[in-house]
Amino acid sequence: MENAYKRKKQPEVIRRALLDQAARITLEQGLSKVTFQAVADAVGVTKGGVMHHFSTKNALVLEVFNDAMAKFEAEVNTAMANDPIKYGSFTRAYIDATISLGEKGQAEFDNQATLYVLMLGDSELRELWAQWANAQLKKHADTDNTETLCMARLVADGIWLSDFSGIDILDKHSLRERLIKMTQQDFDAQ
Amino acid sequence: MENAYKRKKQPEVIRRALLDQAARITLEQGLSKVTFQAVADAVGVTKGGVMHHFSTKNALVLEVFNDAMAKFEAEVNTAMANDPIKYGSFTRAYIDATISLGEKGQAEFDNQATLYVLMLGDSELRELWAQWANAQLKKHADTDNTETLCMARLVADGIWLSDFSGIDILDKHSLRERLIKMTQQDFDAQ
DNA sequence: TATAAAATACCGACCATGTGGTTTCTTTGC
DNA sequence: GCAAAGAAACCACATGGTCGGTATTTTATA
Repeated sequence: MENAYKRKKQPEVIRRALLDQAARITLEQGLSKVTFQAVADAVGVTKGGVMHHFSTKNALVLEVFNDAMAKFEAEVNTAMANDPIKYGSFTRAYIDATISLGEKGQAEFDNQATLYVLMLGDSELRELWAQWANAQLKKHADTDNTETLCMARLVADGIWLSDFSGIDILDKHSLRERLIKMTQQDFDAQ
Repeated sequence: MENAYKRKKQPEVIRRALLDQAARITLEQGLSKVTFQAVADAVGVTKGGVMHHFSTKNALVLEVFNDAMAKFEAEVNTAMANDPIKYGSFTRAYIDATISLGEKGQAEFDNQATLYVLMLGDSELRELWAQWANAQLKKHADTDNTETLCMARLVADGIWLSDFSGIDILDKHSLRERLIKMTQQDFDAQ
């Protein structure tokens, strides 16, 4: 890192790296360890460099959170777009975006974990999350408003919680299938 | 508070107050705001006084966590003792200890929230929680090991999460009743 | 039971460190 | 040449932690 000044400047790349590393530190060491210095070190830049991109710590954390929220939203929207059935499509997308099966890689899980850890530790972010979530619920009220669908989403949240804290769950795949079945149109009827 | 020295000494009372206030600050302002000074001020004691009871910040937080975990455990055990049916008794107790209906007052909710917020923000506490939870699951494996019961507990966790973050839930009471029904012996059969 | 001694509860001043933030400067890229 | 990217040297301050002191409570002893 001797020629720090001479390194080719690529602000967008640095910015991404800062967000990613800040998210990683949040997950691995908790929000209190997310300092300008720590993030700077992780990316290979100085504190001043970080502050050029995010002028305050709150701004940095907020961006990390918004980033995670945007990723989650994108994943849900993609899944919904690929779902031929309308009824319960939001819930199905939510389930698959929330719980992590082994194959999918850690990326989405980490993203979800970042989202939840941040919001649970900060009332302001919690507020943002509630707003977004409630807006989504309203938006998909016509297709995803039954109690059974609500329950399915709650189970997904519960699975994430257990998973993240390291509690053993019987069979996640079987559970997921059961959830998906719950989102099928005539579940309540029978 | 002029004659602070002369005040009657009641270490147990002070200790309790310290734990309570630390828990409150954790919930209201986040773990980072739980400083010796803040806790001291909240209780009406000096920093040195706090450090007499809890020599390090980690020790303080750990005690807050253990305290919350003990309360949770006690609540679960009480509920189980009063349940005439064995099958699913742990799950029913878990459900009622986890989700807060309006009537019950904020106490249990706050306790649960303290537990979860602390553990989600600190990997060490998370480890402790996982150990306790897994031990409980093993302990009640004979009565509470079906997938349906597991799911019921997951819903309870999900409800807490939604509740805490301020997401609207359809009808918590109806949901709770449905959960309890899920814990009845022959649910899976039908 | 009286009292000396040891232990406890708590105070208050102090210190080292890390943090968020400011400022100034150099380098790069257009 | 000029604005943006980033370095580097600062600063004020809060925080966790140390230390020596003082009042109170408990224990030991006579």
